[in-house]
Amino acid sequence: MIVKGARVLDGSANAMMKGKGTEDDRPWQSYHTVYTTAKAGMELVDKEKVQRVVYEMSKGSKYFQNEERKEAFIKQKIDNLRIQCANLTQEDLAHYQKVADRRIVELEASRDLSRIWLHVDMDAFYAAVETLSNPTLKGKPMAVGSMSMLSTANYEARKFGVRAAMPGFIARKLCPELIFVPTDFKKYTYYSDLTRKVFGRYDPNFIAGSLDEAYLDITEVCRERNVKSEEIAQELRAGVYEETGLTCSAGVAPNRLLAKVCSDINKPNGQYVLPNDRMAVMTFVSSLPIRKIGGIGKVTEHILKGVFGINTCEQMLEKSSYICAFFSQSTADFFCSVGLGLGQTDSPQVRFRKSISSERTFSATKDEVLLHKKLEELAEMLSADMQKEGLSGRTLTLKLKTASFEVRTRAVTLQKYISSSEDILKHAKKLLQAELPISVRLIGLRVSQFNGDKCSAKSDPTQKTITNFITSGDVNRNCSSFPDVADHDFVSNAETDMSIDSRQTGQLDWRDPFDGNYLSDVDYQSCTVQKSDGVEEVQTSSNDATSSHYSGLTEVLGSTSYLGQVEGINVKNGSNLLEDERLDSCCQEKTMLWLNDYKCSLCGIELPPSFVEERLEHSDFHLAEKLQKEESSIHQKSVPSQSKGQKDGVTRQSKSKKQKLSQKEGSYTPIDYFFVKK
DNA sequence: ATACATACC
DNA sequence: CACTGGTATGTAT
Repeated sequence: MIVKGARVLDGSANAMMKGKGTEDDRPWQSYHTVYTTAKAGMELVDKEKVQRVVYEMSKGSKYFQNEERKEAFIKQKIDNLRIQCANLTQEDLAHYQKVADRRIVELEASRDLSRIWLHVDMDAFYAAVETLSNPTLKGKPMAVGSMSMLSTANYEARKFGVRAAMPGFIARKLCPELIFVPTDFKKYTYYSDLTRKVFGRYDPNFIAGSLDEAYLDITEVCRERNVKSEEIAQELRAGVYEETGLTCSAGVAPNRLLAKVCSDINKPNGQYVLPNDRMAVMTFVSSLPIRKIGGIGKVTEHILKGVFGINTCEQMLEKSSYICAFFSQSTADFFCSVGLGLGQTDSPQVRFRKSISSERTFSATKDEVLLHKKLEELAEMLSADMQKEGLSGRTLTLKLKTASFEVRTRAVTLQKYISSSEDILKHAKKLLQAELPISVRLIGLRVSQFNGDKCSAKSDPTQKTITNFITSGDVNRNCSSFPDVADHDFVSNAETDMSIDSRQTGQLDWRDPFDGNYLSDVDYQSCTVQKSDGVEEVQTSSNDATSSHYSGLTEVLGSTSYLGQVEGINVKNGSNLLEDERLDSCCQEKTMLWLNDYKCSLCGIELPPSFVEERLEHSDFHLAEKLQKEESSIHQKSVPSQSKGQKDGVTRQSKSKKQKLSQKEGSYTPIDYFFVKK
């Protein structure tokens, strides 16, 4: 099942060389945008021509230059990873092979074929709705959106290569006859509600994604009525058409991740059923391109293909040793589960919105009066949206996109919760002020850390998950259940308020319940529960806060700490567990640093024994970190004003050190590990 | 906690 | 002329 070793690299190397040769002759081939990937209804499109037009229209623009910059980073990342790949010894590979095989067995054991999931996706939704209200559009190429951006295009337009997320002016070049229709969310929401009434007949707890898609657990309907899933899908689609006059496509599969893939197969106005059978699933994923999987986008596809030669889901398993060597456990778990065709099967708990934001693009300016005005308008829009939902939060994030398309975010977390436009503006101004002078083309404001968000332990579903996990000790179940729903609601309207609260949807994700997030939640909880003066301390006194509601935080942390050493969870968890004693002893005895020959006992990072220099540097890093901590704790409290300078100095040193490490080391988690910042 | 990046529609 | 907007989440510091 598992392919070992060096062959892999040879293959990719050849592919790379070939790609390079053609690049000079046909430069457009290297310019990849999200909308040049084929979508349903675009099979007959002359992709070469589309790419050329897109390239010609973009070439030289500020946007294009920024894309080139990003592409260059990714290329470098890939190159570095390939070098690291080549540096792995046979012993390293054997080790990671074992790790991978064990994970795959565990993931396989978690497979659940008992549920039947249906994913329903409206066909060219916005465009179809607009055609309903204006039938003269029927049969003509048409797109919803503006000259700067399209939301969707109908199938006639797609024949020309016109696609959602494509700028309108490029679309017009591809299809001069293209009719532009402005977006009208009220209309889409109205029709969306009609479709959801139909969905509710089959699963009252269906998960609404955006306006045009939903996940239904049809296990019960199939059983109660003794009908095949195929017939349910057929009937549901007919029902939607009856109620709305709109067509949709459906996918049926044992889990949500696969159901989503399936709904795309016979689009438009079609359906595909993948039976609840292990062999059927394995066959299905064996040839499935990884890009079809929700959560694997342009960048991840490039990396997996460029570094490991992975194109299909099956190859995720074939290259699992490399995957386990180079990615965090949660990421590796996700990739491996993709190879196994696993996905979420549970009926999701209720989740709440975590942030609310508002942003606007305008012609780039550095006029501070103008920028201030934009900021004021945003603060008012955001505040209005927040009042509508009764939200207030304590973290405010300012987002800026410079004239050169570089994105910056600046955030503050406040003592008190804010929601008024005055409060928002007051703090937003300060954030903006610090960035001036600057020429920007977009400003955005986001508020998060809501009042009553994570504070109330009872209503927090993740809390329950952790508790269940700890008490049951069931590792597999938790590790293998990935939220696979793409959640997006690019509407900010009142109509969907209910659905925001009731829908589930995690997003992509290669995250499992016990990587950093969950622990952060616990930590955070202990902080906020007892925050009274805004002085938040993470410490053992948090027991007081948690013991009241359940068995106690120490138990959670204790268990985690155990797992942290045994399983190596991830760097972040490991560093949470840092203790000076351990640090001391480990720095004194470097031989003790590497557990099992691979794992750093301090942070959990894995580094093969053959990476001698890297290991030394890694030890130095911990030493530097320790020194930095000591420095800042000495200076911070006694002389606050000086401590900042001191701390900055130390931070900078340590940062450059880490960057150096980043380029050479890189055994473990990060996709971005070799990402060299300028 | 903050910054940045990726992903989804 | 000219490349969105809203939300979630992963990774690193």
